Amino acid sequence: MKQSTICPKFEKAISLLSQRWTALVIYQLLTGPQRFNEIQSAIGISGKVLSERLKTLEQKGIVKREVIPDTPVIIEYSLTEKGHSMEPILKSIENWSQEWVERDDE
Amino acid sequence: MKQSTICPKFEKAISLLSQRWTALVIYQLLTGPQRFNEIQSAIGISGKVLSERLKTLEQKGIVKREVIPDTPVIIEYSLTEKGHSMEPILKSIENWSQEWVERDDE
DNA sequence: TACACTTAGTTACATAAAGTAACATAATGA
DNA sequence: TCATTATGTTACTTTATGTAACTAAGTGTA
Repeated sequence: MKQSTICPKFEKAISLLSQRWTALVIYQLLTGPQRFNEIQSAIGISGKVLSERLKTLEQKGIVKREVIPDTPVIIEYSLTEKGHSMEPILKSIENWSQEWVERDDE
Repeated sequence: MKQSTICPKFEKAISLLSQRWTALVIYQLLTGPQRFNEIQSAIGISGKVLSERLKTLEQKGIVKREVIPDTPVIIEYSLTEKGHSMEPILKSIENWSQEWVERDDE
């Protein structure tokens, strides 16, 4: 199993978005900068995985982590320009889901 | 970890697309109906997982499995209307990847 | 006829990813 | 002092995925 005829950039994008939680984290950050716990309780992800995802997304230039020295320190996550540029992807999924997903699709 | 303020239809769409290989299988079928082995070698997925994904997608009404009695029998997979309706999602990922993914994004 | 090959999978086993819960650390507030 | 909050991390369990071998039915070849 190795042959792939598919564009490597597309494959990278797909493998990023096929990672559980990644799309939801980005979707959540589209609503504005927020803190670790806010993201966690908004989407119901475990701290462990959220921490992993944020690191990956930061490292890929999609998310920015900012330390605000506001005693106690606030750590704020937000989307970079690259992150914001994914909005159309999330919107197209949202549109599709409204049109095609049933309440009882298992 | 339970609270989610996110639309359940959207969450279902996301959880489908966040499953490894699912988006790639649909993308591949956008190029036309094809057989098990064709999909397998086009995207480099294992037979086991492809078989699982096709069952899930069939059950969700996204993929159609057709037995063509052409001695030996041909089993052809294609997208339903619901499946085709996901094209804009895949295209938006494709567009984004062309604009934003670097050759060396790890 | 016997043997190898192809298609569409399935099974058994190994490895990797995710979930859960408890813990760490620093700061604050009562 | 003691409890609480924020941001994680660690250890352990469960689930998902990968790999390779195997099946069954039909076909082609010697």
